[in-house]
Amino acid sequence: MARKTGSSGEKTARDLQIAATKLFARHGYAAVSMRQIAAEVGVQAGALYLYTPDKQTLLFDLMRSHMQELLDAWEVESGNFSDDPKALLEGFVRFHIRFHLKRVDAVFIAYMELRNLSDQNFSTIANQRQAYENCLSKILKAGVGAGVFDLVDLKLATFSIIAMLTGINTWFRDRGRLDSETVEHIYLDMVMGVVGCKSRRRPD
Amino acid sequence: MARKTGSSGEKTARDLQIAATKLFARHGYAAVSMRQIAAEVGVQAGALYLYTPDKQTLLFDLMRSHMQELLDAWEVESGNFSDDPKALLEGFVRFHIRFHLKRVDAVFIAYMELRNLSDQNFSTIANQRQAYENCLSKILKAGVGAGVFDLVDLKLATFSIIAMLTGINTWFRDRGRLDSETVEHIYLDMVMGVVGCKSRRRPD
DNA sequence: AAGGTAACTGAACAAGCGTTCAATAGAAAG
DNA sequence: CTTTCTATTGAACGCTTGTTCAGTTACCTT
Repeated sequence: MARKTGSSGEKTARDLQIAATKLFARHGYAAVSMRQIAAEVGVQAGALYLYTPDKQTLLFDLMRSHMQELLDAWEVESGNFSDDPKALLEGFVRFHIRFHLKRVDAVFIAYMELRNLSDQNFSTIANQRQAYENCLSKILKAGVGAGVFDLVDLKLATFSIIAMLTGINTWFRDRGRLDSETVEHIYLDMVMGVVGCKSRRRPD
Repeated sequence: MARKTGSSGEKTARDLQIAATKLFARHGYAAVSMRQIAAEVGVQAGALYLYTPDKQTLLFDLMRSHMQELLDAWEVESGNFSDDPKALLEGFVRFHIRFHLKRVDAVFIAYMELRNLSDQNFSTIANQRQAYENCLSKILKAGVGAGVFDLVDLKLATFSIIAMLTGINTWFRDRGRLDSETVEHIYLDMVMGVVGCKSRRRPD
């Protein structure tokens, strides 16, 4: 049969992305077959090629749109803060944790499947990642300039902070020992330590 | 032909580990075939089964022996330090960086291929990883007890430090901007920040 | 009701997969 | 030189892979 009765017309394209994200995250790009993805969508394998030219492009589109959403979301969020570096850094840390905990699967893929991208696709994603790192670097640089942060090396601090924040995704579980608000609070404190922020512990 | 002329008798077993480590790290476990590994060793695919019962066990043995070497190496190294928490933490940080930069491929596999392990194999590796995390947690706990570290949450600090240190492996290159001694120095400073060490900046 | 169109199936393709094993080659032992 | 033994080959096994496509189904438009 074709086109499930009535309902929405643009469902399957999005369904494919959702199914692929789930399966790639769970088992890895190379370990998942187009037939498995098709089964998850509820369709035969051939039908997938109406929505993606091939498996590689499917992975690439997943990663690229995830990174783009991340960049766009920070673009919006960063407007909410004054240009006080400390407030900006707090905003970034909280944003990063919240955004990444909301999309565990896509984040996982974006970090683990880089080696399965073709050279050209890889460099696109690498550029997006660098753009995101630059968002943080800019904040840190401003803080150092204002004398409120104390950093030996800007680049390494950027890497460190992003690595420790993204690491949350590997252990955090909903309804675990800590809720995400508490996690934000604790990590904010540690990040302030990394950047050698003078007034580290907040007044409350 | 069989048994290449003279030379060493126990070569191929180790060669297999080396070849598999290299290829798994480069392309991922699922994306590498036994025939590719065999070609890297310089042998036909069937011959590999003289040295491993199957592909899954090959991966597992790689990961388990890597983790065991890590644990053993710290067991030895940690003897070199007094029980001053600050000295111990410095020792741990320097050890971690040095050890991990010497085995980029094995480290990469140990972090990326967990999902390709059978349930039982996974729990073995997970235990080893936890044992390593405990080494750091013990140091931090002692430091908090001695009043020299200031931490909101012990477990999260452990995760943070390990994540930021292991992150070095993703960007460090020999003959890059910084040599590994400098990297150790900078990360030590940032780690001292994370643990809220009172006398953060060292005298030199 | 008829015709058009977009969505989807199901079979097929060549290639590659992990793994097994009878046959063989080459060194060691007698 | 012959036998023994071990390491290795190379072909074969059944199965799965990504991808294509002629054919079919179900809806929309007229």
